[in-house]
Amino acid sequence: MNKKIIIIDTDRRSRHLTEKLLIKSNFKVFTSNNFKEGYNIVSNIMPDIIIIDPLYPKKEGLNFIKSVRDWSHCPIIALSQNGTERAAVEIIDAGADDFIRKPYFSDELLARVRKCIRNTQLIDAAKGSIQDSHYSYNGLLVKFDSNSVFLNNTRIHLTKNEFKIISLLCKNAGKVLTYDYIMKSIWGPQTSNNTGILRVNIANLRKKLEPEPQLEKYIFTENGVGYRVNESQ
Amino acid sequence: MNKKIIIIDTDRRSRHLTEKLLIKSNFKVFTSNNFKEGYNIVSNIMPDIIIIDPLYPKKEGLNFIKSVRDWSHCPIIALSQNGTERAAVEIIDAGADDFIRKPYFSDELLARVRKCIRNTQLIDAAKGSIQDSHYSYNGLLVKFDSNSVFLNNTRIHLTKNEFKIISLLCKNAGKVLTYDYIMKSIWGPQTSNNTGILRVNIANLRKKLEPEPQLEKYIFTENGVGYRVNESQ
DNA sequence: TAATTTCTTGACACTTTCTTAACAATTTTA
DNA sequence: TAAAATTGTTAAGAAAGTGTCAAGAAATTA
Repeated sequence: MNKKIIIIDTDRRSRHLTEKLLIKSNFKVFTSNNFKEGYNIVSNIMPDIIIIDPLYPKKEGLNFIKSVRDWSHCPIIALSQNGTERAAVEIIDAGADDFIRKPYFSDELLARVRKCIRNTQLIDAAKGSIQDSHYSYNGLLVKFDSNSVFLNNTRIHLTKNEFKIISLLCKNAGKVLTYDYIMKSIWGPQTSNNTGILRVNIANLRKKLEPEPQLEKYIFTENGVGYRVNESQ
Repeated sequence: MNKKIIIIDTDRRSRHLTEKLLIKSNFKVFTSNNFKEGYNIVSNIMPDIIIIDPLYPKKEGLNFIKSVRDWSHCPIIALSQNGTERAAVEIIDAGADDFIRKPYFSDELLARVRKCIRNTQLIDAAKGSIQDSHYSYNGLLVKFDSNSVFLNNTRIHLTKNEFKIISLLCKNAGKVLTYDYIMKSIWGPQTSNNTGILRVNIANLRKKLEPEPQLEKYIFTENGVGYRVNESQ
């Protein structure tokens, strides 16, 4: 599975240059020319790396980095023409993993990207989460990579958020995930603490996955705490 | 506790410059002017960060990095005057976490050091999170982080407060926790001193965990004092 | 642009949990 | 041993939490 990278850069030429380089290196590349859209894409696709020019306008770029850092450890590489010491310090302290001055060397950028991937793998290994590619329990099969869910070998259509929620639960099978944790993971860190929308999503998931009441249960409610699925078989 | 940094650089002036900077920033600094000695120091003191100029002689510096990487994830920051793309790629691919060109900006170096420390902490946290700490005694298993309780491998459903109480007892296994202490821990410091509600909760817990009277006891009453569980096995 | 799907919100019914009080059982004290 | 204090048990109403539905907003697709 190719790694997903998103490039967020207001400068069209620079964006395209980086995009070409990464496509040639077999990454699945997404791009955006503004922070707001970029943030939305990030929270949707959960990229493996973020490459961003946080310069124009700088303040917003720094805020972007901080916002992402609130809820994700996804590596962030900052590119910028403003090579001042001050800029570098601000960007790195905001939470970026690396800061590279423009114009950059192609191969060096790629090496630094590789380094970030190494790092992520290190963290995953430390977690012990030899990230399974799928979850399976009594007829329910969730394939994380291909965004697909099967019930007794029949494909079930889930909406984007439904899939995110079931994936999150399945990736933490056996653990009770708190409402707050789920909410923040799906809707970002500054979501309201009204769990109504989560309840609706769980209800819809259950309708799709547990059509016959009392037949098979996949999603369990731990009252006052959160939701849970059984460990994968 | 101050972080330990080792600086390995054959160039005396450069070494001293970096040393001064880091001492001023409250690191515990070690230095060496050659890779062999540096390697010995590293394996002895287990520094938190390694700063190295792998340039002279280049090949050896790369080997140093690779050797350390064989057995340690200690962050390595490479400094060098040879700012070529080729050098950068070789150094980073050898296993360095960062590559900074000389002459460097002091504050930027410090920011990158901070970033490395953040990273280490992240990995440590990940390592810790997998060790879902738990209490286990004669068939009773309490997993603190995943909000789960098992009795002879069967999941037992507890309410939020029941789980809080049993967790508190298990985290202090062997010790008698006073009624007052438990009350304040669960219901906050300004709760009434009527222990009725605690007694009800303990009774409910016992019903769930000790269904057969006289069969197995988990929660012990120390009359006049409080409750206790046996030490974890 | 219209049609369709998905998202989000609020209202409300239903379920679970919390809390209190009364009383029974046990332990401690005198 | 009897009285007093402490602890355990039960039941019921109150409070809080959860599931469900429907309608409009927003996003996506045709």
